Amino acid sequence: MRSALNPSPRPTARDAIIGAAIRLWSRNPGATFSEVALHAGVGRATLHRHFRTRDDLLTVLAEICIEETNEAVAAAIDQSASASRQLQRMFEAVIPLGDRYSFLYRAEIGDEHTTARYRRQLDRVGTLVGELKAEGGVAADVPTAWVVAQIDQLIWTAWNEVASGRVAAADAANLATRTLLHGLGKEEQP
Amino acid sequence: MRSALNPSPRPTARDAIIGAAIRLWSRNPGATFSEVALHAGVGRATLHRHFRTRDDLLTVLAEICIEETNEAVAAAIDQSASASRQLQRMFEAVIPLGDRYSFLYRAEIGDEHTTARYRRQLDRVGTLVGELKAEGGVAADVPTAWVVAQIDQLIWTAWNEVASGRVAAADAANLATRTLLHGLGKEEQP
DNA sequence: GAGAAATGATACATAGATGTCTCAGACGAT
DNA sequence: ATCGTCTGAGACATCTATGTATCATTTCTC
Repeated sequence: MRSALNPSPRPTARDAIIGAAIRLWSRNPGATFSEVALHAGVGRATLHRHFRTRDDLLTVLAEICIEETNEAVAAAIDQSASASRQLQRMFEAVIPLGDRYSFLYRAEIGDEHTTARYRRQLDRVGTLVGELKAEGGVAADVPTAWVVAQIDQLIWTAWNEVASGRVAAADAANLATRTLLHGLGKEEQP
Repeated sequence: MRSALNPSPRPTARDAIIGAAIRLWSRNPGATFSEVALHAGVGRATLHRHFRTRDDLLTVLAEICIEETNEAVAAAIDQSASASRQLQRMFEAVIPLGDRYSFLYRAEIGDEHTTARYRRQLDRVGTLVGELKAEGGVAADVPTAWVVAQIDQLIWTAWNEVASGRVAAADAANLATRTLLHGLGKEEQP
């Protein structure tokens, strides 16, 4: 029964679709709506009932990704810690999510609300970079935009290398932090 | 007249197509074949005469990109220079090309010959990384694959930031080298 | 068990891109 | 001027994904 307290009728189908879409599009971003339905074990009509268009589904996935990322970061970050420590923990929290959401990097999300949320996430990273600069972890003469772009790309690259087996998952966050703050040159690591 | 010495009959159409495709797909990677023809000032039929399928054109563009990149790097690199100097010059040579070929990062090239050439390019970067390690510019404990991935991404990110106006073109190569070798931390720059 | 809701299968309509083909005309070289 | 080549325009055939609608059946709730 559908009620105000339980607005989602049968979550299984919807969840199955979302799961299948993530798994499928991670491997093949061009996978068709029918394929998604097939892998979800659901008729194509049912898929359209839950997500009217392909863009709808994509947007929902992006929203989920943003929420999950926000939660992971919020849970990982300790406001009282140093900015560089927060950076490290952010990498630790976010890189494992690449497994599920990396395909969104390439996807084109039209929905304005969603892209705005994404921009806001980047803005928050910008704030962290500001703290890093204030703290001395990042040089003041480097454009903040550059640092933010690097962080974004490091997350993507890190996941990518982990996924292809070239870098151990456990090392990824450390490598990312090290790359950003100290570079890959030979020097004593703190 | 077509002869053995002058195998390309009327280069204008072909060149116009290539130019239009690069310009168009740089802004909109999903642009249609008809749009390419339109922007090239050429009938769609003519486009098909020069490049039978969409993939054909894409592959040719990728080949051109690889060749141009190779040439630019070859011209810029001085084998007798230090590896880190070569890295810097490679950045200087390649980042400006992003303007024209960045869309290929996202394109899916099916042609094996072309992807093999691309892999070979990355291998050459791997060799450079090896020299960097031997020279002490890059720490030996960092996976070479990670460094190569970083270099690849730095090129893309650098062009991206330049294109969006957030970073000055003149600074990009320096920033990239600095990011890779020394990180963005506050420390004396050599 | 009865009724409501959700589902699967299927058919249908459509839109868009792709690739092929033809034919008349423009252009270049000789 | 003429011949051969290249071109533009358009028609044509496909093909594929998408989105909609219908209906019998299943499944859940009460």
